[in-house]
This record gives sequence, structure tokens and C-alpha cells, in this order.
Amino acid sequence: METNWLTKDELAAWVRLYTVVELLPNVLDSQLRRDADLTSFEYYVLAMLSEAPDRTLRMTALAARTSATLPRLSHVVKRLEARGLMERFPCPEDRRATNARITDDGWRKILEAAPGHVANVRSHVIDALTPEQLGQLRGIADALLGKLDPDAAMAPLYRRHDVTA
Amino acid sequence: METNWLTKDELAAWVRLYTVVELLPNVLDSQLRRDADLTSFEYYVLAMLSEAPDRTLRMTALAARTSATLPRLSHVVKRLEARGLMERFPCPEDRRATNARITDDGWRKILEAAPGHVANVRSHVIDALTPEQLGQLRGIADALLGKLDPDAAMAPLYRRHDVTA
DNA sequence: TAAGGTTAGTTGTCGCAACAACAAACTTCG
DNA sequence: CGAAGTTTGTTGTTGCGACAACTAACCTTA
Repeated sequence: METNWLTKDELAAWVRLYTVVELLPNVLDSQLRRDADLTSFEYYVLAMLSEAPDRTLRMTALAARTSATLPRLSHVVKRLEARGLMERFPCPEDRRATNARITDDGWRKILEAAPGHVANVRSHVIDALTPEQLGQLRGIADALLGKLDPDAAMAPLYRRHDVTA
Repeated sequence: METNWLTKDELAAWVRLYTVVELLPNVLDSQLRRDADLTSFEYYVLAMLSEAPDRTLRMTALAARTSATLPRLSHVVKRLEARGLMERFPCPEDRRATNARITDDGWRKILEAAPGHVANVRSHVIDALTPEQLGQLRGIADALLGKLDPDAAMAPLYRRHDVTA
């Protein structure tokens, strides 16, 4: 099997993407850590709940929306529950299942954290790009997600605000 | 301070980028783990060394090229050294400094791991994009790196193959 | 040449993620 | 009905990354 090495242009694009993927999580995490004592994963767990009907989601659904495995989510939710930011209760319809709900404290926490997080995203990502590049980025990311997430397991996250027309 | 929330288009692009950033490391790591018993970070450490003159770099230079902090690199190198894939020796010019060099075993390891890694990158990233999108991606990533890496600390990595003209 | 400050690197501790093993509840089908 | 298999979620262990504290060496400048 002959290796199909990357061309110069492919390598240039790839290495830059790789570097972005390496640096971006740090930028997000350190701001949220500092200003709200949340990891970016915890932030998105709370954010997904805050958007859900009744501020409630089943663990499996929440795991899908945050690209987490169930064990990982379980640990994180336990910590957030200990901090009073969310709560769990058995699902009435399916006694195997657990519902996760954001508490009022969690709601306040996310409201208070959101502006700083958005400002951070804006200054590091959005403002760096022209409107044209923003559209290109959406197309590129969609193409990549087709390969990275072939079952569209995370589609509820990244397609949640699409127009249905 | 009024929050400047994201527009619908900005949010769409951002959420997709975020999802890619969340999923991509897993795709890279699991292939390298499985096929070569290396994390993607370890792979790039060895790869940077294999490209360096005399297959050697000072720890600080290696840290810059891999976006690692010095403590992190130190731990990782200790493990790679224990596995015989690289070695450290004092720098003659500056007795504070340590040189890191890839061993013959490490060289063989990276040669053996590269084809699978490249094939993985190709199938999950490169092949998902049109040539036009590949060029756009490079421009977008460059713009982002201007914000994420303002001091261009990682430039030796992502600019290493640029044409000098 | 000696003191203050900076740079290079290592080590120790803590927290989180991955993985595997497990328990409990649902579902299917003979 | 009941046994096999699947889905849902939790827990325990292991390993890596972040951060802080530390040592050692270099570089000023008085």
C-alpha cells in the first residue's frame, strides 16, 4: 500500500488547522476558568440544558449534544450537582433513565458567564474573519463534520438553529 | 457593558468550528493510539525532532513547535525517553539547556506511524474538502492564528514549509 | 566579583478524561 | 412467562495536562 503523502498546499492547510485545534481549547478554557470557574465543557453542558424544554434533558441526550461519553458526562454532572448548579432525578417514563435539569443557581451562573464567553469568542474568532470567511468556515466545518461525525450524533448541537425551510 | 451577542450566521459558523475542535483530536488520537501506541502530541514531538537538523532540538524550541508548556514537554519526553524513542543530553553551549534528540528506534517508530496517520488525516480532513475550500481553510486558519497565537510562538510549526519568495 | 534578576528545565500535586467493569431496567421472541 | 440481549447510567482505575514551587545556570551592572 503506497502512501499518498500530502502536497505542499494540503500540508499548509492541515498544519494550520491542527494548530488552531491545539490552541483554541486553551483560549476558551482559561477565560471561563478565570471568570466563572467553569471548564468550557461544563459551560456547554449548562448551556445545552438552559436551551432545552423545561431546562431538562436525559443524560443520553445531553451526552450526544456535548459529544461526551456517558461516563464522562456522569462524572461531570456529579460535580456540577455537588456545586448546586444542576440536579438529577429519575425519568418517570423509563426507570433506567435519568433526567438532568439545571437549577436556578445554574441558570444564574450561565447568565453571568455568557457575556464574557461570547466576548472571548468574538475577539478570538469572529472578529478575525471577514463575513465572507465566516460563510466559508461554515461550509468547511460542515464538510469536515460529515467525516468526523458521520452519524450526525452531534447534529442536535450544531444544527439546532438552522432554518427549517 | 452591553453584550454583543452573536448573529445567527456567526453562531452557525462558531458552533460548527467548536464541534470540529471537539471531535478532531479524538479522531487523531485514537488512530495513533491503536496503530502506533502514540498520542498525537507524542507523534508531533517525534515528528518535529525528525525534521530538525541533527534530529535535535533544545527543549524550549521543541516546546514552542508543539505548543506545549515546558513542564508538559518535560513529562512527555521523560516517558518517550523511557521507551527508548528519544534521548536527552546537556547542551554544550548553555549549561542550563537540554538537547532532545530522536533515537534510531524513535526514527523507525515515526516512519512506521506516518503512513497511517497521513491516511487518517487525508480521509477525515483533506478528502472532505474541495481544492478551493482547502485554500480558504488556510486563509481562515491564518487569520485565527493571528489572534490565537499573536506572538507567533508556533510559527516555526505552521510556517515551516512556506515558500520564502 | 558579587547581588539581583532572568531563563531553562524538573518535579510534585491536583483535577479531569478514557476505558472497562458493573448494575439495573427495558425489549424481544420462543 | 422467562431467558437472552440491549439500553441506560454509575463507579473505579489509570494516565495525562495544568499549575506552582523549586534548582541551576546565565547575564547584567555596580
